[in-house]
Amino acid sequence: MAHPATYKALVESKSDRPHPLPPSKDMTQTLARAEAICRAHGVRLTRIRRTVLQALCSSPKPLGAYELADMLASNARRMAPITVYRALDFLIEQGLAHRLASRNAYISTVDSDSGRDAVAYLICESCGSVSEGSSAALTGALSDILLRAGFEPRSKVLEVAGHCAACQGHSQERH
Amino acid sequence: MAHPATYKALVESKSDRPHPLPPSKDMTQTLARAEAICRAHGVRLTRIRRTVLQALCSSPKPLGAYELADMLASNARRMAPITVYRALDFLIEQGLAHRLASRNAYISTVDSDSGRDAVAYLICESCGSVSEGSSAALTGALSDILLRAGFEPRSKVLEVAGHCAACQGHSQERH
DNA sequence: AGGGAATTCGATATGTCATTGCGTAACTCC
DNA sequence: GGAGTTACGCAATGACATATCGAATTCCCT
Repeated sequence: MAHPATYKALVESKSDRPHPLPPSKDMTQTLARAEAICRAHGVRLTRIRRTVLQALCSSPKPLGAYELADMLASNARRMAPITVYRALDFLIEQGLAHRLASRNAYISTVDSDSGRDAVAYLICESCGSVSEGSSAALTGALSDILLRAGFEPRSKVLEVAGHCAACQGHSQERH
Repeated sequence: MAHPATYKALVESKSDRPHPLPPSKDMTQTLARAEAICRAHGVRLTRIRRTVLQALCSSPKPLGAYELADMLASNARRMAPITVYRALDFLIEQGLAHRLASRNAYISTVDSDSGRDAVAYLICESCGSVSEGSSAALTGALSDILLRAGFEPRSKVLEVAGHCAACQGHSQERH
């Protein structure tokens, strides 16, 4: 009984062959939130989708689709790329994940706030970590530019690559 | 003698097999500027690089690397991808071209000003055109975020996809 | 001019990311 | 419990990018 009853319901489904990546402490909370969001949207957080989301949440750095497929593979059984992409598309549509266009990689956004502000993703090239930054000023400046150009935005990509505070000074970390 | 003598010197080199895409009016100016920039940087704008840049300048929309290879192909003779990518890398390093990460496509930036401001690229999903937008406010807001995060930026990706002023109302253009 | 170093380019292969098409299984709703 | 919708499996292919290695070109210096 490591987890409350609700957890079991969340993580296991009828046709479950067990998957790797046993969730950590607050993973439970995160998944619960994701589940709630999906329920609110009237869509289903299936086993595959949940597993992919869990992998994204567990990773300290963005993951590629094939990387996800590898991570979630269990004994000679690996997801087809299309399966991963479908799960990712779903998660992105529900606002649970985000695609980093400059990296072809994906991160969880379950735990990010961001409201309706434009969000800039800060990608550290040393440690691989990604943090988010936003401000009313940024949102305002951007929408001002769009307004002046008469441009109707659909999706925004704001990504900055560089070195995070913790990695300052390191010329370049090998990975 | 459709062009001044300087033009010949720019566009033709010793070992020139002629390439397609005869330059338009102000293309001459643009190429001259690119040439000047390269000279100032102490690097060479070779035939291949010039041809690729010319193609980018001539196109009203961003071009992919393979698209460029196709465009510049002459009778059953096509650039290898690596050749195009090398030219693109060069142009980008010299600030003559820009990669749109969200599109895997490339545009010329010879004719753009931008100074040292952060530049947002506005990509129209109807007509494919790309315009640039920048402001002191945007630059300030962004660097403010970076400063607060203690993040040392190396490259910035600011891209907005949507519909440009001319294409408002069109639900979706087929292409 | 001539020779050596550096840069640029050609050719082939391969790696990485993403999608298409089509058929089957599962779930939902009445 | 049957029809319609949604999700998944499978194989192939398309789209984008890089590795490697050797040949050709250009630069620079004497």
